[in-house]
Amino acid sequence: MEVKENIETDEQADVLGEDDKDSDRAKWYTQTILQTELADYSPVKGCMVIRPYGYALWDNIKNALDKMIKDTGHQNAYFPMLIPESFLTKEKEHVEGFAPECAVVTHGGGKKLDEPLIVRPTSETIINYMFAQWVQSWRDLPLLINQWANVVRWEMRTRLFLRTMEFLWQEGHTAHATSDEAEEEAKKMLEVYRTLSEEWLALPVLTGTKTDRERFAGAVRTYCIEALMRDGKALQAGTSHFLGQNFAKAFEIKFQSQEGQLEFAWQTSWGVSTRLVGAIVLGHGDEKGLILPPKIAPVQIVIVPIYKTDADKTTVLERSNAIASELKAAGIRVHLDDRDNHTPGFKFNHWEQKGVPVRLNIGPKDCEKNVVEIARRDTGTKTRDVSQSGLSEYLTNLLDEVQKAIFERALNFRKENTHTIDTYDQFKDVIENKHGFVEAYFAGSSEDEGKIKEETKATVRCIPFNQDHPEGKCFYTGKATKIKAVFARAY
RNA sequence: CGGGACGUGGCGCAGCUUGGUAGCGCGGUUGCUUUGGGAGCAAUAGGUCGCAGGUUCAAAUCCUGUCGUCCCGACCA
Repeated sequence: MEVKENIETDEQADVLGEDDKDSDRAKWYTQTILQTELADYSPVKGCMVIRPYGYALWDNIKNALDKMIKDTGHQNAYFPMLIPESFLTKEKEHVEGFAPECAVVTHGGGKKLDEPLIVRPTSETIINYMFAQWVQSWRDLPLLINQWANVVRWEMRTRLFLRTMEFLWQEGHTAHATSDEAEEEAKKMLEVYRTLSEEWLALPVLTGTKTDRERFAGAVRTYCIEALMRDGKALQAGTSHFLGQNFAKAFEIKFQSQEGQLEFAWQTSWGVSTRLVGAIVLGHGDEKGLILPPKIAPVQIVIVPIYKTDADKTTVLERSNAIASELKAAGIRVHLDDRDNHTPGFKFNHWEQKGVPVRLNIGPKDCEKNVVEIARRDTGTKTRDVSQSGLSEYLTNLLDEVQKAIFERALNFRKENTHTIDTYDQFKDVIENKHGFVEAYFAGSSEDEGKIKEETKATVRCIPFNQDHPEGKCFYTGKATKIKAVFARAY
């Protein structure tokens, strides 16, 4: 990896700089991911290889979320990747939404299959087919299932992590006795996603409802979390769907209620994917590379030893190892970079690009004084002469502080880049020149949304919850409404 | 799938216009000197120029096709 040269190539001092072109930002994104070894291109078009550093990041996200999913009463299970083609066609909207992007297996064992199998683009159909067999009585409900899986969607245009043909995700699927309970479930899981995003990924998100145009194919309502990236574009970071009885009717998930009636179950589904890794890259990164939130960073602390003589080397490495062990014992993910083929300066830059939240420099002078130097990735500040005693407590606190600081930074960024407008002219001006979120009274139809998208490339990201506005005038139609929507150009 | 750019040692690129048998920087290896912000010197290894056809005495270079990547558009987690 030739870091120096590439950093100099990517001279975007500010990722959101007014002079930056979209293509420069796109390049920054791709280059950063390749250089920091989060991922690599695969021999198959549109697919990617998630490298160990990227997978470690995903693993940490996954573990945090998995615990939350289990804590809210769900169980993990696994359903097959191959689904009979006929299953997909059972729900009308669903098939219309997904059929065009399905990979289809037509041959197996050297023979043409009687019925083609589709590679799951999502698992509603096969899971609900099974649910129908498992649900008989109200006592079988709620049925709360999650699966960690890969899915395939034949995308036209792909981008590392943000949109690949195959991606990893979790998909929750639940069945309930009542509409209210399913609604509550869908909203509860959206809250889980919000917690994951804000508390773990340090990315503030808007929560709200999708418009019909953006709704999941087959859902009654789609809720979402929407994040703002540092280039001013929005990213849908997760969705939670209230499916009503659409799939229950298609797959005959019926149960006998306490009153003895045969009723269709009410359902939800919800998912987040490896796209979250892309969200972290674009949501926190700067001109130096990644900035990873401590809670999910594969390496939280990197130790860079500094020495000249062999004697110094021995002393410094001994201290470094001792500190590394102490930090590890305190539950900190620490890495000692004891490579002797690189200078300290190289290592500083290397780990900064990789987004390690905190670096610890230790040299002969520090060893004499029993101190270390500590450098923060997010602010770039260095603190000298931090005592080696009580270091694990100091660093645990510092990591918490960094976690909060980068969340605050992202939150401030979002505030600064959320604009309120009243007219379509203002709308166009903000979308074109300022980027970010646009908040406005909106009472338009799906067709109006389509026209706005055509003219400005901006879409309704969500109708935020907590609408509490006096009546205003829709910026597009002029109609009176109390609803404000949030628009942006999105990934 | 349309428009544009690109594909040459591991990485970044030059060479192509005007065909003549491949070069630079970084990285790798070895040795010595270095090491508190991307080290220096020396030696050394590494490429049938994306792939397939064609033109030619001769193709990285010209022609056709194809595959892939990136950017821009239509579709989407």
